Amino acid sequence: MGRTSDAKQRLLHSARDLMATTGYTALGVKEICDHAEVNKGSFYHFFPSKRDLALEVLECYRVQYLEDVDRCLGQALPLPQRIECLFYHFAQEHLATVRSCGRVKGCLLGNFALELSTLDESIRLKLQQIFQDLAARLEQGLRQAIAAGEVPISDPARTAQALVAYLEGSTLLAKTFNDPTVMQQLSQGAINLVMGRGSATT
Amino acid sequence: MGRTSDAKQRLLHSARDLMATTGYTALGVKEICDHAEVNKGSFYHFFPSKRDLALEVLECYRVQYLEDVDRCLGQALPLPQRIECLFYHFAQEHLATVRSCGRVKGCLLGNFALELSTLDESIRLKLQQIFQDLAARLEQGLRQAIAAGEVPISDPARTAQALVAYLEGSTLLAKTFNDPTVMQQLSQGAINLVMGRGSATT
DNA sequence: CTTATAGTTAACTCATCGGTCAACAAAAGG
DNA sequence: CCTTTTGTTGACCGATGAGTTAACTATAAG
Repeated sequence: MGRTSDAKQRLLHSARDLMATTGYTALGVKEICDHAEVNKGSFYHFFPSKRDLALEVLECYRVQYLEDVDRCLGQALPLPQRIECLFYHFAQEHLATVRSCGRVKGCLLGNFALELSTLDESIRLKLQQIFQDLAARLEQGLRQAIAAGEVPISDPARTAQALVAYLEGSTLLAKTFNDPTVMQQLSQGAINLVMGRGSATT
Repeated sequence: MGRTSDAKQRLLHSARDLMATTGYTALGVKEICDHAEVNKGSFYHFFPSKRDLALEVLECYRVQYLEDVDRCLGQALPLPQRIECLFYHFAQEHLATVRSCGRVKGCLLGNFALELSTLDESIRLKLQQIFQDLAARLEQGLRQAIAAGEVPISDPARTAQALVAYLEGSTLLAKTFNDPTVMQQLSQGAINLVMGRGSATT
C-alpha cells in the first residue's frame, strides 16, 4: 500500500561505495544523498540516523563477504590453493577499484573496525560478530583439512583467527601502498600460517 | 628570542593520545586544544593546519615505534622469542590503555592507514614509508637469523612484509574485540610465519 | 632599558554537520 | 473513486567544524 521506491536500496548502495572510500565520519549524509539522488528528508524517512545506515551497510557487506569466502573455500582443491584463491579474490577486487577510482579502498570491515570500534559500541559488536563468523568458516575448513591429513594444525580455532588477522593486515598494507598486488605477494604467508608447526612455545 | 613555551609539546602529546582513540576526522581541533590547555589561536601559531599536526604526530610515533621494535628485536634470544617479545610488548601497551581508559586504541599507524590513506596522499605516503622502514628492520633481523641457520626462510623481504601485515592485523582484531590478550594469542602465528616452509607454490 | 620576537587570548568567519519538519504527491486497496 | 499509506521535497535548525584576526603580553638578547 502506498507509493513504492527503490530509494532505500540506492542509498544503501551509495553508502557502501562511499563509506569504503571516505570513511564513516568524513562522509556526510548530504554526500550520500547526492550520490544516490535522494533528498535528505527521504534519507531520514528510511534511516533513523547515519549510524543505523552504517549498521545496515555492514549487514549487506557481511552477507556478500561470507558468500565470497565460502565460494573460495568450497572448491575441490588442497587447502593451500583454496586459501590462495581467497587472497587472489580480494586482490582482484582491489584491482577493480583501482581501475574504477584509482584507489585501493580496502575492506569495509577493517576500515570500520579501526575507525569506529572506539567510537560506537554497537558497531564494534557487530564487527566483532562478523570476524567471529569469518573465523568460524575458516576453522571449519581447517578442521576438514586436518581430518584429511592435509595440514599439521593443532589448534584450528586459533589458526583461523590468525588467518583473519593476516587477511585484514594484508588488506591494510595493500591500501596503504595503494597497490593491489601486495595482496598477492602476501598470499604465501597465509599458507605458511596453516602449514607451520602447530607446536606452541607458549 | 621572545617568549618561551611548551604548548607545542603539550599539543603534540594530547593529539597523539586523542587521535589514537577518536581518529583523525572525528577529533576536533578544539578538543585537542582543551585537552592541552591551549587556545585555538595558539594552535595555529604552531601548526599551519590540523593535517600538519597529524604529520608531526606521526613522526613522533614513528621514532618511538621503531625504537621499541629495535629493543625487542635486539635481544640475545632466538628469533621466535624475539618476535614473541614484540607481540607481548604491544599486548602490554594495549593492556595499559584498557586500564587507563577502558579501550584498546590499537596502533596509530594502522588507524591512520585505514582512515586516511584514501583521503590525504601526503599522510598515505608517510605511512607507506614508515611501514617500509619497519619491514626493513624486520628483514635485517630475519637475515641474521637465516645466516645463523635459525630459520628456513627463502625470501626475507617478503616474510618481513608478511610480519608487518600480521602485526597490524592482530592489532586490528585486538581493537575490535577490545581485548589485549588477543595479541598474545596470535603471537604463535607470527612464529609460524617465520618458521614456515619458505618454498613458494607461486 | 629597549626593542624585536615569540607566544597568548578571545572573539569572529563562514561552511558544513546531523537531523527535523510540514506541506505535498503518488499509488495501492477497498 | 477515494482514502490511507508511503515516499518526496526543500526549507530550516542549532551545533560544531576548521581556520583567521588583531590586540595584547612576556621575555630573551643587545
